[in-house]
Amino acid sequence: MPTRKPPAPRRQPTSTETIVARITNALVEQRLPPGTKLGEVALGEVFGVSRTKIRQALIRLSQDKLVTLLPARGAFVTKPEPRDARELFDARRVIERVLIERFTASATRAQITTLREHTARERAAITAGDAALRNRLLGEFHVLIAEMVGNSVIAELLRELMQRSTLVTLHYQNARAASCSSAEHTALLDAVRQRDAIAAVRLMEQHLTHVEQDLALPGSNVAVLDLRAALTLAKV
Amino acid sequence: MPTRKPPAPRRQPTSTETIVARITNALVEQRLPPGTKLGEVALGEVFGVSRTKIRQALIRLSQDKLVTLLPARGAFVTKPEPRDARELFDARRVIERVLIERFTASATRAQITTLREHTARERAAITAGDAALRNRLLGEFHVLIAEMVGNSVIAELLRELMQRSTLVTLHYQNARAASCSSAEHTALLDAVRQRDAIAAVRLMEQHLTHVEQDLALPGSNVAVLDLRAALTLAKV
DNA sequence: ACCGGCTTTATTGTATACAGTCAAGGGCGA
DNA sequence: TCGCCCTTGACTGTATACAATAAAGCCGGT
Repeated sequence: MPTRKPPAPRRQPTSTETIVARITNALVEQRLPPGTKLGEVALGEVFGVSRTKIRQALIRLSQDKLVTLLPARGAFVTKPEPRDARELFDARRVIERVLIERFTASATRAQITTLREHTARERAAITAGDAALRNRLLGEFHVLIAEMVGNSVIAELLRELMQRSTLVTLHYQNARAASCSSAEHTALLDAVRQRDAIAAVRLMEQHLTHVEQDLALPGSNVAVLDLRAALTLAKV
Repeated sequence: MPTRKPPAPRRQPTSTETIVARITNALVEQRLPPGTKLGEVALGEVFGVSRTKIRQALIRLSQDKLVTLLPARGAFVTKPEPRDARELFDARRVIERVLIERFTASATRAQITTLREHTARERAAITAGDAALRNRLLGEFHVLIAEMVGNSVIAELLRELMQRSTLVTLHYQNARAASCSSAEHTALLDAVRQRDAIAAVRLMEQHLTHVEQDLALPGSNVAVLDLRAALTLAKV
C-alpha cells in the first residue's frame, strides 16, 4: 500500500506562536500523552510549515520543560518523574500560598464574580464529561488568581508550573477528583469573599496537597495517539 | 576604508548551549548593556557558526527574558522597566524567604563552609575592583543556597529571576553597594549557622530590599560595546 | 531649505539541501 | 537457532539560499 497521503487540507502558514500554543493546548488537554514522539516532518505537515519553524517551536516548548529534546533522537512529550511531581507541587505551594493571601486582601467584587463564573464553567465541563476542557479550566483557575494579584512575573512563573503540573496529573486524575478540585475552588472563593486570609491560605494548601495525593504514579501507559488528530482539534 | 575583517581567529563550531552560556555570562557580567543590538550575522561570525544556531540561542535567551525579539527588527538585550524591577524583587522575596528558612533548618556544616568560601571570593573580587566577577558572584550566592535546599524546580526558577535581576542592577550598583551586599551575605550565613530562622528570614528580606533600593533608576545610558570584544572575553 | 515619497541596502523570516547519527532489519557465522 | 555485525533507512543537525520586511539615504517638489 503506497501510503497515499491525504491532499493536505490547508496550507495557510501558521505563526510560530500559534504552533506553540496549539501544541501546549494539546498537552494540557492531554491529547498528547507523555512519551509521544513529536517528529519534525510530521508536525510540519500538520501545520503546513517547514521544519525550521517546528524546531523553533520545539525549542520553546523544551524550555518550558513540556517536551524533552534528545540529541539526534528527536522531541518527546516530557514524562515527569515522581520527583519532579513533588518538587512541582512544592513550588506551587510556596508561590500560591502568598498569592491567595494577597488576593484575599486585594480582590475586588468583579474579580470574585469572574472567578465564580469560572468555577461554574468547571462544573459544567465536569458534568458534561469533557475531560480536556475540565483539565484546562481547573488549571486556569489558579493562573487567573495569579494574574489578578498584579505581579506579572510571579504570574508567569505560576503559568509555567501549572502547565507542567497538568502533564503530571495526566494519567491519574479522574472525574471524581476533578469534582473535588472544583468544589475546593469554590470553597476557596468563599473564604476570599469573607476576607478570611487564614482560611484561604489553609484551603489552598489543602487543595494542592489533595491534588498531589491524587496522583498514584502507576505506569499507566496511555496509547500514543495520532498527531494530526490531536493537534487539529486544538483550539488556539 | 574597506573594512578588512580580522582573519577569523578560530572556527571550531560552538555548541548552542555554549553560545547561550557565553551570551548569558556577558549579560550577567554586564559587558553587553541593555539595548545592545544582537545581530545574527555578527554573532555568527563571533562564534563561527551559521545564523541557524544563533537564532536558536536567541530564542532560548528571549524565553528567559534576557533578550527581546522584535519581529523583523532583531534581537536586543532586554531593557527592564522599573515595573519589572519591582516585580522581580517581589518574586525573589517570596521565593527566597522560604528558601532561607528551609536552608537554616537543613544546612550542613559543609554547605555553610562552601558558602563562606564563596563570600570570601566576593570580597576578593570587590577589593580587586573586578566588577564583572563581583556581580556574578553576588548573584551566584543566592542560587547556591537555592540549589542546596534540594528543590531543583524552585532553584531553576530563582536562577532565572537572578539573571534578570542582574540586568536590572546593571547601571546602578556601585562598589559601595556591592560591599554592603557581601557583608549582608556574611551576616546571613551567621544566622544560618546559629539556626536562627527568624533572623535569617529577616536578614534576607532586608538584603533584598537594600539591593532593590540601591537602584535609583536614572536613564544612565552606558555606551554600546563591541560585540566581539564582549563575547570573546566570556569564560564559559 | 525642508518635507514626502521612492529606491536602495542591510537584516530578518522561511524553506530547502546536505551531512551526520541513531536504530532497526537482514545476513552471515558459530 | 541464536547472536553479532553490517547495511540501510529515516530522522535530526547545520548550513545556505531565497524571500520579505524595515530602516536609511536620495531625489524631486514645494
